[in-house]
Amino acid sequence: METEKYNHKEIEKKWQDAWEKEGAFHAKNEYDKPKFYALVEFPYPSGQGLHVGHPRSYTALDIVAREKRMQGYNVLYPMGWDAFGLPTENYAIKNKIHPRIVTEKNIARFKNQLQSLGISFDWSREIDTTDPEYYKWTQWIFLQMFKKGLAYKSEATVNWCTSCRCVLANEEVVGGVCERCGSEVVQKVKSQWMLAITKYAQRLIDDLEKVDYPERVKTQQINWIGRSTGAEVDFATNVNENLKIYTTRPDTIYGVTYMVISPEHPFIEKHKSKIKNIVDVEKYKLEANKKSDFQRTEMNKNKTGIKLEGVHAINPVNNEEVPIFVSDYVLMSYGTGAIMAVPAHDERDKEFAEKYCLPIVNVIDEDDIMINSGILNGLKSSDAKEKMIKFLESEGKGKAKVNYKLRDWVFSRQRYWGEPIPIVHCEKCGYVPVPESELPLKLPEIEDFESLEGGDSPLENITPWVNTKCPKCGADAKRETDTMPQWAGSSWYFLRYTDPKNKENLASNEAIKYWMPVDWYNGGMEHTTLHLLYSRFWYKFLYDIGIAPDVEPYKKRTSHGMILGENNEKMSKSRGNVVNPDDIVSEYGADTMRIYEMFIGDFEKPAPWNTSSIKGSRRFVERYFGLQKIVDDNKKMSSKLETSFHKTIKKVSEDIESIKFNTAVASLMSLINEIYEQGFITTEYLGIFTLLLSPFAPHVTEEVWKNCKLGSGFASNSEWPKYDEKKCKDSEVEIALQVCGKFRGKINCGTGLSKEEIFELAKANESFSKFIDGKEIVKIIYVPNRLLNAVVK
RNA sequence: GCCGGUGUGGCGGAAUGGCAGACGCGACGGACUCAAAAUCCGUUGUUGGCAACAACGUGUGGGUUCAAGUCCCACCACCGGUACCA
Repeated sequence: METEKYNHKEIEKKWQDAWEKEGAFHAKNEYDKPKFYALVEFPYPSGQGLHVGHPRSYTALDIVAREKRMQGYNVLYPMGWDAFGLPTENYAIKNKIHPRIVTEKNIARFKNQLQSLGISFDWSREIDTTDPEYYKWTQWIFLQMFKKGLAYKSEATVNWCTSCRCVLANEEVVGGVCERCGSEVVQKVKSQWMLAITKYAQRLIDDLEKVDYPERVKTQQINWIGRSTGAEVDFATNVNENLKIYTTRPDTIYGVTYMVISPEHPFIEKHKSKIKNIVDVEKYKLEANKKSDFQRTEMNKNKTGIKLEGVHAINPVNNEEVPIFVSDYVLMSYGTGAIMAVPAHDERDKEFAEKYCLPIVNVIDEDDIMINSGILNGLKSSDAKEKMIKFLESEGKGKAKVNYKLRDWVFSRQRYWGEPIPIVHCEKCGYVPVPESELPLKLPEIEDFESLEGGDSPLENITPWVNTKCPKCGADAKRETDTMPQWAGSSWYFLRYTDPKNKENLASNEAIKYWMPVDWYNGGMEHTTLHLLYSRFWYKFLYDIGIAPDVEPYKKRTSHGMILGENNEKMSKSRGNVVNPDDIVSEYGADTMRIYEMFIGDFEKPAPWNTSSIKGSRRFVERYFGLQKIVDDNKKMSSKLETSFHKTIKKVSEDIESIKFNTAVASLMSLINEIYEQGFITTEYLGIFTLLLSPFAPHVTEEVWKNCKLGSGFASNSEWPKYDEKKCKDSEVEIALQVCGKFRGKINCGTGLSKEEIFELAKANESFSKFIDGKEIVKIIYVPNRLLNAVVK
């Protein structure tokens, strides 16, 4: 009987309680020890409870944290709650319960579920973004940004979710619909708080060189920031105002045959008396405004526009007259809202020119050489770009310019369940920060959480809270009623873990200096342009004001793949393929669940769930538990098995470091197979196996550790096994024999034999020799300890 | 369209240019059992053959190499990101 049933419910609970009682996983404030800060994205405690996807990430970094702890590091592996947010608020509105109550309930459930998995979180450092003692510091950081001019209020066209009745950041609009609820997003002009993330655009690109992120994450961020280089050029007009355009291709300026301005461009309003067809133009403007972003993209192939009659521009390099069009294919929000159109070398301009029968002038030939281009003729287009910028600069008609697609971050939400923005609006003094001594500015207790009909925050109706005095001049004033977006609290939470109870500061200098940066941060790809970008931005700001010790918060970032349903589709209620982790833990145990999720496939790639495969992981755990029955210290372990042990220690250690948890588990499975082949194990080696398995299956290993008296204290806090490089080498090797690259048999022999010696042995092997007999040997290739290949004619 | 990624048995997946399919699931055969489950032993890429063995085989088509899943060129399919960003 090789497997051994064990009562996972009893064993797992027992050790979870024991660890918690002893504070086995508490990070120590001993700042002279080597530290390791492992971090996973803290969850939003939704009403659905934990998803099987959560433990994939948490277990992976738990393994890392546990291994580092066993290697002697002072490890910080914390957990908390990103608890502000819409679903809770919507649930609260629907069921007339305060969102705080809902949040508390959800947190309790999540915490329970996480604890049942045996993750070695330091629960003494638990944080909650909705706790006033926490959001005090979110508000404080906002005020520092306000003081540095990075938080500002602005009348802006914003994305408006028709269902959430709330503005969205660009990053929250996915394919023209709301990221959260999937409803239509329209454009609306509203006065909003903004954060000037664009001021950090270049640094957010440049500093990616300093961090160890997956390449795909770096590229995705770089693409999102969207840097482009070109020039701004002034085109004179017949109405006495220059039209400033942005182009990445100043080399093609001789090919300009018309210009386009966006429907929102102020030029129209300013010169409407000169525009002969102003009635039609305004009609076009109106139609363009009505379109949502979604509609604009849908119709993106079919360009529309209208010519401004009576006005024209002058090409600054050849003084030709250029007609001006209005079209919604030019966006007011990028560049200058106006372009020079070069239909010969731009797809969109070409499409428009063809539709409106505008001339197309070629200025670059097939060999990439400039033609019809005055001073640029004969140059390569890349050189022409440089030359034209210099020329325009010397003439005072333009200058080099860098642009970014990244927009400033819309930071206002018209909802209740978020951090109140700590600003007072005074008629006389304008926007005045709430004094830091009055933080946290708490959410008032209210009963109706629904946003107002016009889209204003429900806080608007709480007159006693809204009406206040100006902190500066004492006059009657009103509080800001917008709250912060969900991304606020998560933009700095990793700092709070370093010193979560601090009342004077967001965390002490010593704690921040010791623990930061996060050594290993794992999270989802979906946060690449949201949380990951936002938090890098905040950290850079905190560096600028002397709080963060360096410019990047996360040294190493990895991304887990999603766990899909059995049908290979994303798990969702509507698809009916959701697996509840509670059921798995209850039936198979946390250790099995953990091993299964690590073994399921490449950690970074998506993997479909398969309930019948879990049995294999459970069998493995039982086979491990059964080792207790075959302990025999009167026998000696074979040297082959000893070698396998050393190899496995090496492999598991390296695989954890390189995120290959699946092959780490596979190598432990192979090792246990070898142990059963031998038929017994010594106490010493059972100890080694137990320690190697401990990060993956912490409960059952703790139980065996104690049952077999493998060592003192917890296995979880014992020393990680070391391997001997010399003992990783087999004494006998198997060498593959090939003739002309085709496999023709194999031989076993000792290591370190020469090519000639191996060849002699090979010739004695019939299945090999029959392919070389009577043939001329051209070449012998020998790869030491692996393969011998005879090339014959 | 552009930018990433991925294509390997019935399935999840392994393979520093060096024996393709480790490890696991499933399936099949056997042992144990009155029987079943569990467990243990064996087989399991395809084709041909009683067999030893042979041929074929990592999305497709070429190429480099003694040797290609792995490197190069061209293409196809799927997934993710992004999209009138001038």
